[in-house]
Amino acid sequence: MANPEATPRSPCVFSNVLDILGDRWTLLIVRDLFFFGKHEYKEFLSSPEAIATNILASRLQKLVCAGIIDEMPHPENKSRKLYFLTERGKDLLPMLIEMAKWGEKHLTETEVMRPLFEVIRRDAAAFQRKVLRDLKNWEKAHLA
Amino acid sequence: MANPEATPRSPCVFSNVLDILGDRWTLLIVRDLFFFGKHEYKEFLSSPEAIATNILASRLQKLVCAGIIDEMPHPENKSRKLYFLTERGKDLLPMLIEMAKWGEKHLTETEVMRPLFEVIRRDAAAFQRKVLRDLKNWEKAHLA
DNA sequence: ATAAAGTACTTGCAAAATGCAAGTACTTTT
DNA sequence: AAAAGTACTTGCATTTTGCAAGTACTTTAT
Repeated sequence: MANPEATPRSPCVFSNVLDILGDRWTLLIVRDLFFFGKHEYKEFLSSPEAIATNILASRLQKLVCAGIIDEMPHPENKSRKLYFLTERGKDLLPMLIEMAKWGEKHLTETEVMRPLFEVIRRDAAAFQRKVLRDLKNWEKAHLA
Repeated sequence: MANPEATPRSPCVFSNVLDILGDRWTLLIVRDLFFFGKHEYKEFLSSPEAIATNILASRLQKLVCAGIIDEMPHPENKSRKLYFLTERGKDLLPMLIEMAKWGEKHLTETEVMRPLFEVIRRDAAAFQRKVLRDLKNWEKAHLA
C-alpha cells in the first residue's frame, strides 16, 4: 500500500491525489458514503462491485490515514464500527460529481445511477447541497 | 488490463469510470496533454513521475480504446507519433480541475503546480477556457 | 447458560499488475 | 555506413489483487 510518509513520486498535485485515490476501489467506498448513506463495513461489502474483505479493510485504513474518513464505535453495538466522511472527505463531492457527469455523458452502459443523476443534470448545485445536508443530519444524530 | 468488452463489475457510473481511469498513471498522461502541451511518447516519459515504458504503452493503448485520446503519425517524422485528446477526453477537464482544487487545498506538500493553480483559484472558468483554446490551436496546426 | 449467528477483520495462496533493465525494429541524423 | 532517436516489446523479480478460509470478539436465540 502507498505509504503517505514515503517521499512522493513528484510534487505534482495530480500524482499526489492519485497516490491516495488512484485505484479501482477507494472512490467506491467514498461513493457509498456520499450517495447511499452507508456507514458500516458490512454495508460496503454489500455493494454490487463485491469488494473483497481484505481490500476493503486496507482501503478503509488508507482513507482514515489520509484523513478522508474517520471511524467510531457503533453506539449500540460493540462489535460494529461507524465510518463517516471528514470535512476533507466531504470536499471530494465536486470531483465525484464531475466524474459522474463525464461517465453519464460518455459511458452509455451505466444505468443504475441514472435517476440519481437526472437530478444532477437539472441542478448540480442543489443536488450537492442536499447530499451535504443529509450528511450533516447523520452527524447530528451520531456525533457528539 | 481491464477489457472494455468484458461485462462491467456493476452498472454504476463510478465503477465504470474507475475501470478506465482508476489507477496511478492514466490521469497523469491526461494531465500532460491538458496542462503541459505534451503530445509524444518521449514527452510523457520525461515527466517527473518516471513512468515505465511498458506501462506508458499499455495506458496509451487503453486511452485510445476508451476514446479519450487519439493518435496520428508525426507529420515530419515517420518514427514518431502524436497523441491528442478527443472531445471525450477534453470533457475530463472539469473533473481534473476539481481534483486539483481538492489536492491544492488538502495536500500541502504539492508545490510544482502552485503557480498554475493560483490562476485556477482566481478564475477557474477562465482557466478552463484558456486550456481548451490552447488545445484548439494545436489542433488547427496539426489536424487536417 | 450455551449455542448459533453476526461483525470486522486477518491469513494464505494463486493470479495479475507493476517496475526495472534490456532488447528490437524502424527511421533519421551524422 | 554508422550512430542516434523513437516507440515500443520482452523477461523477470516484486508487489498488489482476488478469493477462500479462518479468527476473535460481540450479540442474539434457545
